[in-house]
Amino acid sequence: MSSRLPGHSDPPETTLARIMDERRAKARALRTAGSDPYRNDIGPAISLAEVRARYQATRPASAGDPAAARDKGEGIAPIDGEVHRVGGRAMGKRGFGKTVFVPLRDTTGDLQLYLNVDHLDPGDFAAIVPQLDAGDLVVAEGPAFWTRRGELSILAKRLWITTKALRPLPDKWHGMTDVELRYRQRYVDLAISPEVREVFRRRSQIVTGIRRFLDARGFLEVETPMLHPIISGAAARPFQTHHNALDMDLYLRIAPELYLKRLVVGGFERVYEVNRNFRNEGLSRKHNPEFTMLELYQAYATYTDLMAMTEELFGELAREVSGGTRVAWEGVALDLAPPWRRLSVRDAVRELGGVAEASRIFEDPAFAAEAAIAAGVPAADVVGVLRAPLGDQAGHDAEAVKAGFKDPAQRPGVARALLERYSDLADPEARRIAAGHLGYLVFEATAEAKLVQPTFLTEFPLAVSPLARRNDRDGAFCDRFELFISGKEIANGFSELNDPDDQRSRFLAQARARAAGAAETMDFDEDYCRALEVGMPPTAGEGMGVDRIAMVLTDQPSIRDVILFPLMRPE
RNA sequence: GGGGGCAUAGCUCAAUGGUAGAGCAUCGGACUCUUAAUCCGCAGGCUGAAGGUUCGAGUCCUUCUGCCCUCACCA
Repeated sequence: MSSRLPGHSDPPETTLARIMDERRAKARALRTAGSDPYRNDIGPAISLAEVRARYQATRPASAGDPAAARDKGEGIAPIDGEVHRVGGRAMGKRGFGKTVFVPLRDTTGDLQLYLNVDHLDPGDFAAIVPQLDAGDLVVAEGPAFWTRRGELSILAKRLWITTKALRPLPDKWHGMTDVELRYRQRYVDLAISPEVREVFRRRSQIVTGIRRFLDARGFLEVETPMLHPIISGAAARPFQTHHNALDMDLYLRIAPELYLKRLVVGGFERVYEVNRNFRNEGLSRKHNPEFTMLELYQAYATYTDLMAMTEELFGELAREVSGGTRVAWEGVALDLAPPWRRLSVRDAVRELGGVAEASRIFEDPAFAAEAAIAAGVPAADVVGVLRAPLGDQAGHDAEAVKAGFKDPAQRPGVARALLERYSDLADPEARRIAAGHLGYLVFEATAEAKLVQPTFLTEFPLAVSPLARRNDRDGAFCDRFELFISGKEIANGFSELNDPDDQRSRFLAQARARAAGAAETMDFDEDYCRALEVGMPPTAGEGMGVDRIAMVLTDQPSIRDVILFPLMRPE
């Protein structure tokens, strides 16, 4: 506490401490003059943008031509008799002795104050103006006029400092360029950078637009638990926490999915939730440990219905937020106008991954294992997939086969040997499911980053989709899509699995995969199976990464640029 | 976790191994239409932290801390 008292917050010899001491002295001077430097008895009566809008049409023809204005000998002429009380942050202070200009900024925009000894209340001019610094929050009252240079200004009659700022603003020309400081001190970043405010204003528009879009289609917004007793709804590592009174370990949710589908069982046939998910994983330009996800579920719909609705939603958001469906991200032109390309995982591997025998990858696990290694998938992952059906009966021999995979000539033999060892893969369906899983790894390694224009990836292998409905024609695949834009996964949707017994077997497969060493798997959710036994209507569901949508629609390179306070290590 | 880069005044940046500087901001002065105002002047530093090499380190070496990029991880 004592270290936060005036004069003790920083070593007194630094420039910053001196500036802060000077500003504290100015606050004291204001108090001495009877003006509270942290007053709350006055505020603006009109926004800066409203003032600007009101007088836009009155701009004189001579404005902007100071020489002409001087020749005519014009004095200061208020545009009309109306007095406006405006307020905002003083972004600077340009003094000319008996005249001072103060550019103000509020939520809506900028407007300049003109403080002049002949017009401002003499007491205010003597007591307030000398104590005013850039960064202070200010209210002023007076009529509007046009300066000779054509700048709309408030000819201040009265002036108040409503909040005395103790810290100086960053360099007025360069601003705050250190990204670390921008993230850590977002309040400063926002205060001085209109373009940063604009990004977050547009992010807010996106969230509002999503709600309006879904509300208009009969969806009900709900809130489901963030504290989960088990890991459910996605394959990801969770944050762990503990409830003291119940002495119960809990996880922060990695996805709301299974709760939302319980609501569909309960009869809410169209529900959605926009809220945070938490995943205890690495950070990158595309990943923040807490991120905002939209999840929606619609009964009596299929994944193809949701693809169409997603196109429609994006079109609406792009028009509202980006001014159209043609946007640029990192200098690359993106065309968001529907319809978007539909591409199966298999065809993506063939066309974008350059794998001629893509079909065989999804049939033959030995061939798929070879292709995965050739594509650069770690041997441990390949072994993990082949071993997954066996659970903890399997040996942990990834290292042993790694060497064998290094030599391309030995790969087919090593792959076959693995298959023989894991004899459960003799079952034809198990073989296809393993091949599908490996094929998906090949997709990720070779094709994913090349999906720049909006593309719906379809026909996902069952093994990587534990909650999706099995395809009616080919049980090794499921009725699922993912939306990719700029190489980023933006959305993931599927026709939901509502066969309780099939769901049980999928959960068991997850448990076996975990026993075999997989790090990110779902827990068996017995209550969810019970819900499915009560009966969930045929339903399609989808999750969308709101942060990533914001990145695309505001042309921001990092997820941290669309999250107000991204996770940082302590200073 | 691996690799690469960055860290100097409040802010933005300089400084071959040889006395740490500039612009802006601050402070003092001049100035009644400026808008990166202008002009004059004064201040402001444990060079992220700790070790080491050297006659001498902002600079070279080691370790640590933080941030960025990249890879790994990651529906």
